[in-house]
Amino acid sequence: MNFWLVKQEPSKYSWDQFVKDKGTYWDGVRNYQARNNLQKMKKGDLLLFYHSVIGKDVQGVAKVSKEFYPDPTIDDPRWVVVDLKPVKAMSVPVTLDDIKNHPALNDIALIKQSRLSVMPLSKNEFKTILKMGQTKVSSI
DNA sequence: GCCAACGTTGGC
DNA sequence: GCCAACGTTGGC
Repeated sequence: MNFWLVKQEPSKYSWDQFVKDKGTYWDGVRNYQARNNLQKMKKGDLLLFYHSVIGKDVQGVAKVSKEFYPDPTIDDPRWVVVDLKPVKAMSVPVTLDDIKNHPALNDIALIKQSRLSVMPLSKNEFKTILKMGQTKVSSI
């Protein structure tokens, strides 16, 4: 299993909306590195849902429910989406400051590449953030 | 709201 | 193929 972090501005698509929708296709990625990460996602992989700009915190855990396919919102075969479903909300949102201040998360892509919107996490990074959020996920 | 960082575009 | 110009992202 692989672990990922996806970013979204809550004013565009929030975690609450995602939960209300019971899932979505993750569209709008227009960056090759982020696109490549989408293509590497396997069904069942777990993701952290991060709010950028407003809040700047990890809101919850999602999973990949369908692997990549062409982005239905654009007529351009270069771009793809995956389907995501909510797993559970964080008991406590984990803020960017929390992440920056945690020694085990010094090398996280969220800090190193602040503009990347879809990034891989190591299992350890994923578990560390879950623990900080006082949240448990049964499948890991 | 500003601006640094960074990705993309297009002229040469 | 280089690089200046430009647009976007996202932290502050």
